Amino acid sequence: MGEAATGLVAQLVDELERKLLFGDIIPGDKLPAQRAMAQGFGVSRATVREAVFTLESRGLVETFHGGGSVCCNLLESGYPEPEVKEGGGSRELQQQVMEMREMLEGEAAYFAARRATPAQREALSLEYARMRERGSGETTLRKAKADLTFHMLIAESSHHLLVVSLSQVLYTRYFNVIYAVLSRTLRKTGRYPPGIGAQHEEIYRAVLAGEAERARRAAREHIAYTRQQLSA
Amino acid sequence: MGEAATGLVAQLVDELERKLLFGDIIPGDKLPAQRAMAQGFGVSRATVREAVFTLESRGLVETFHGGGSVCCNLLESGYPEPEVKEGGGSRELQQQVMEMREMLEGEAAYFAARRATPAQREALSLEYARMRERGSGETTLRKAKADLTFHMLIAESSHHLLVVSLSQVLYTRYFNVIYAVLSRTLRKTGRYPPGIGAQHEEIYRAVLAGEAERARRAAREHIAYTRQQLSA
DNA sequence: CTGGCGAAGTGGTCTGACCAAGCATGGGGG
DNA sequence: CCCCCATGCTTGGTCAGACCACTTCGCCAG
Repeated sequence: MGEAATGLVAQLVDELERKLLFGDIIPGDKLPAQRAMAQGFGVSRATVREAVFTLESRGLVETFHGGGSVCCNLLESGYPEPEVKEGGGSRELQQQVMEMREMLEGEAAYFAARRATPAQREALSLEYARMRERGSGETTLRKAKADLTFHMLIAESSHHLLVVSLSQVLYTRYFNVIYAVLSRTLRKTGRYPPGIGAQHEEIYRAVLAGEAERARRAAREHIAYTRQQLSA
Repeated sequence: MGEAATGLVAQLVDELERKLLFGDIIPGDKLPAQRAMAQGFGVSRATVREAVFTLESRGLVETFHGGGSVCCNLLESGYPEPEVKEGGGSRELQQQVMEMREMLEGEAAYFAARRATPAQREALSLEYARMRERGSGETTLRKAKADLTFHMLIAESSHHLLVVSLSQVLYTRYFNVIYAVLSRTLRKTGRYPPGIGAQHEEIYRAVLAGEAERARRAAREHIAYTRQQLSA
């Protein structure tokens, strides 16, 4: 391992991560006690704690007060109940991400309505039809992904490098935040919010009709609606 | 913050995250020293360290040994490197940057009108007065910088981490483009466009008056006007 | 067998100290 | 006059030991 990890914590993290990934410690197993690890590795407990915390923030382990740290099952996360605490960020961040989406998707729709190529219009139609077809019977995760695919298609149709760039950054880097918002809404209302379908249709129609202002308004309203569910 | 965070670290994290997202600390700013925070919050430095580390693992801050912790720009990486030479890029890029500004500064003004602190309102007044005072007799470069300073002040007053992040990226990375637009306008009309002053005043007044919708409209119109000069 | 209780073990936090790396300042050399 | 670097202050990194809060588990009384 040619690693030249700088810092004791980083070295410890590498060491433990290897053990975890290599299966010396399998999901459900408990990690050694912090005091034991400190002595074993010849470092202070504070260092061990930071290392364990790093692993926790990466989702590799879970720590219980008085109960030790346990290796996680990596596939269990992302299940229907993602337990928003780590995955979704603070309420405030969720709010800000949605505000950003509101402005961004409004502009994306605006430009898409004016500049989408025939091929892009067709792709959008296809995606919209597919989205509409399956409707329910999908996991929240798949719904969120389908939703972002739809909006990303519109962003791409804007033929606006900066809009596309920002969309990519937002949709990938903050996917878990967006997902958490949708997930939270679903858990509260019990089902897919009734307005969403109609809103998607309105955006879709406006873009295809080439009515830019209407598309912008529709897109903004769509996000505003979702955002509103959040604060309610 | 109606949070019922369990654990001192979690409380501290919430507190700091709030400050970051709300813009009390904007990208590029340094966080207080760990010792200072420990004293300020009445906790030990170990607790502060864990909290800072949490923020770091969420990508909100970056920590440097001996150099403090700084608030990150959430959108910096992942954005295209423009490689804009002195010329100011293609007409198309100029157009797109200005379109981005139109959307961004509209939202920035909107939020600034609602959330600017008294200190920020005063700073904005000062900057506006200074801007107005010198008027002519400045180089184009200084004018462009003053213009961006004015708009950056508004962005900072939005207390919106994502808006600030995007503004920073746009204003620094695409400064040459923005400069080229202004430069081109000046060369064509021979002087500072007549509408600009009044537009700045309108934005300024709307923000200070706390009229969010009006501020958004004014900011959008301002950029739209400049953009129009471009294509004419 | 059951229920409660307490000891032992674990993570959470505090304190204070020292080490290491950045940074500002000022003096010396060019 | 300017540039460079030595040095001291500031900042984060690590350490050691202590105490508190929570969980676990086994012992003992009922």
